[in-house]
Amino acid sequence: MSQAGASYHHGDLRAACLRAARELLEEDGSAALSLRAVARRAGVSPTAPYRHYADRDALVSAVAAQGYRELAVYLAAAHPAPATPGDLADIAVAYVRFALDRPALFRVMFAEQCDPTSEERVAATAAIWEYVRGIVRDVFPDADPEALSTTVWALVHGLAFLHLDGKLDASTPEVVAAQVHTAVNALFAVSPVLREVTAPPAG
Amino acid sequence: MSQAGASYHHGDLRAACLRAARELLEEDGSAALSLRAVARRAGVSPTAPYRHYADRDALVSAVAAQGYRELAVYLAAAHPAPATPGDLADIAVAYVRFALDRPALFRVMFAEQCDPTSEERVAATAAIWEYVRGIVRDVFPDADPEALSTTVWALVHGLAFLHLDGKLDASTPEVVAAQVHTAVNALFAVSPVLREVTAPPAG
DNA sequence: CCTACGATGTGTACATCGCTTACATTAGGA
DNA sequence: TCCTAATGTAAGCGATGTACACATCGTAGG
Repeated sequence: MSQAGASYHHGDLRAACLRAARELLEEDGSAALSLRAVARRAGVSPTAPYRHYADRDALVSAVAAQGYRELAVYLAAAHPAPATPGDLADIAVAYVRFALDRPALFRVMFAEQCDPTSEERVAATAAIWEYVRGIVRDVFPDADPEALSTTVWALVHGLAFLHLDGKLDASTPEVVAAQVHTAVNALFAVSPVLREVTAPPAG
Repeated sequence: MSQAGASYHHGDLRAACLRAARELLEEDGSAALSLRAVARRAGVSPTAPYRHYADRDALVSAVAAQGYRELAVYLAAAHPAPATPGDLADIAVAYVRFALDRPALFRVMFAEQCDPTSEERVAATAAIWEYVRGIVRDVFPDADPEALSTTVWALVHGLAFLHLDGKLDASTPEVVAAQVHTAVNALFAVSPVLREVTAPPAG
């Protein structure tokens, strides 16, 4: 593409760095995202990216922000207008699938220790938060949206991470989907049991 | 301590490395855990730790395993014999508090990408898993222990991570505790609402 | 036309890192 | 007492993040 011209200047190195970073993450997710590797991939000198990103953190934050946006459309694609708990469960499955399909990207988004005040990041995560809250409000109009949104997001996020870390069985997508469904359904099913529990003295 | 002797051999460098690593994590959690820094802290040459840890991963895994064990006693201390959902919520709060008190250690335990087949790690996480399942079985004798354990652990784990990443308000311990309580209670409170939901066609 | 300038990429350099290989020191059993 | 294995040291390789000076290029003003 930009190889034919092969001019001194790249044209759009900023975007090229992002693309290169994503490619590297997908090719070898276990390797740390290195600024030099990104530069190599973009066919540019090791320090060129510094013209567009203040430091490695800035690049990582940009990648993460892009990941958030992709996650949003991914979830929206899973169900355009969720209205029932079952729809919500489908979206939960999509969330976990997203994490397992792009483990490296997901780790960059949530596990990487980086500037939490990055404007792009804050905006992107706020968007996800709003999205979740909107769904919860639609599905459970009578519940406290704040509390339930937090609960749902945390549950799904925790499932994603435990799967990612191999703490749960993630052998096949079907197994994972079933597990997520079960967990989310369990969230909606324990309450009746509660009535039976009369705090039996343990010990 | 071992400075007075100052002999060529350290005595117990293995343990000293672990201790040094923990100190470094607590002093500057944002910095990556470096093997050389650990060696410096232990007052030893940069390559000495390699006699006791095959590579950086092994050190990290050892630190993580120690963290798992500490988490277990921390949770047990929060409530020795949990029997009610309220007790379980207290333990959930303790879990999140543990994460926020030792953010760097918690990240090493769960966010760091390292050998998931480390024997020590596997054993330690299995122990936590058993612990959670035991509590769930005691508190909800009639529920499916597998599913509900997964749900509870994922919920609490997700809460911890979202707090750690600044995605939720973690300004004061009280706020966090209240939020965790609310979320966990929400887990037990949505079911009645469910009966009202009859899948209204969203449009 | 051409020239100076700002934006962008290059080259060099330095400190740090993980890790390997070869060597030094010491403790403890034969 | 001496030998051996365990343990720590020294030196070095390749890679990384980042700072600095320099090269190149599109472009606006003369």
